[in-house]
Amino acid sequence: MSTEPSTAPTRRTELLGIAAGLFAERGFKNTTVRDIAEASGILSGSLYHHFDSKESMVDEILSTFQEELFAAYDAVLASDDDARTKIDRAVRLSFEAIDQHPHEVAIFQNDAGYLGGFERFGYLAERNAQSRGVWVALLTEGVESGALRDDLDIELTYRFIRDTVWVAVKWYRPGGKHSHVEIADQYLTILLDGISTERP
Amino acid sequence: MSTEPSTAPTRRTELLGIAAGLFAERGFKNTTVRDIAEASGILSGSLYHHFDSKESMVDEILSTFQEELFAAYDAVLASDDDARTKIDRAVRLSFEAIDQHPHEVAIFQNDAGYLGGFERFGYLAERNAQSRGVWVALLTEGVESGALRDDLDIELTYRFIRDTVWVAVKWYRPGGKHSHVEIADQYLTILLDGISTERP
DNA sequence: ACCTGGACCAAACAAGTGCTTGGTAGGCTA
DNA sequence: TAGCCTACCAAGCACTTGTTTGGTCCAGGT
Repeated sequence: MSTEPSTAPTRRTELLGIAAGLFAERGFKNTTVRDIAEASGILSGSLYHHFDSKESMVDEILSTFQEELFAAYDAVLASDDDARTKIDRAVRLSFEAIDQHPHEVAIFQNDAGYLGGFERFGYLAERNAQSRGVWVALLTEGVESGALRDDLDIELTYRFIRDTVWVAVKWYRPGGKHSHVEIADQYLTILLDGISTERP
Repeated sequence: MSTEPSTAPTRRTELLGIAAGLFAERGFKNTTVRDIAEASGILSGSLYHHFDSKESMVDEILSTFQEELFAAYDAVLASDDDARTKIDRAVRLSFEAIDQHPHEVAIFQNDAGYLGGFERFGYLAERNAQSRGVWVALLTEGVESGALRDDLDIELTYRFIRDTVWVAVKWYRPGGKHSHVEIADQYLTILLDGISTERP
């Protein structure tokens, strides 16, 4: 007995945080291990005392975050709220994730394509499919329950929602003009009821 | 007199097209001059017979495209259509640009942040501001004319539209399941009237 | 006093990067 | 035939990249 190994803010996690910030800002490929080391006040070689490789750093950053995120999605999906409420919750959940984990979201958004090319990051594609599954289920439930229009193309609608929500990480700044709750409010208003004053 | 220098499909333009495809697929930084050369069937050094640098290639690709695109936006803005029609046209225009210049849009979408750091690409930020100006003008006109709800946050609405429209380049494939016209139809329906069956 | 383990340094390596140089083959024109 | 121009090759340079190696410093336990 001695150190509880779980929540200790170790040097390792500290370095991971610094790396996440740089990866998010400049992109994975465009961030060098020397950049990370300099931002941490050490030399590049010293990073390899903590991590196997640059890849393993992003790996740990992304997989940890995704685990948390998808647990939250699953909770929404499994709840007994009505369809409209579930969609509401899922949207708010996403903007909240951007608020609380902007670096992780940005990395996934910007570098998933590149990283997905490596075997090691195969889970990124799986998570993408999982996300699609959640949204398609929610939207289908919405249409079948009569809450959503039946002339919607579910696949396209899913893509529109996903794009709008996650790309917000590129301009949203925690502590900025709009809170993530206000942003979610506005988007849900537009998504559900449109920007027009009258329906055709 | 001899060759008309304008529309001739020179080797130079051919190489630019190949480079654009690679930049769009892998990102600017992640595409090497040797990649471009190999895809063109020549050696990397030979590229420098046609271009000053790798940077000047993207420069030419992006600036040419943007000139064309913003001329089209200006035409919409200057027309005497009503606000709703202008927004309709601007959205369709954007999806059409994705259809006809997917590489250029993808490069701008993925690498504008990185490239914007160089003086040479200062016009990218200017173009961004210009785009914002167009959309804010259209939305403001829409609200003032009574065509759009007056509880909209213009700035947020602009961002939502911009994000949804341009990020579509990541999944849209010319000749795929949905034409760019169908996609524009669906998005305009959702944007203007929402996905819900009933207004609150 | 000894030693163990964590955190780091100093220096280098091989591979890859954008780009330069000097040259060549072949078509076109004068 | 001579000259020129376009398009390219072959080889290399200077630099950056991720990573490795062997060593140092030092706090904490025994």
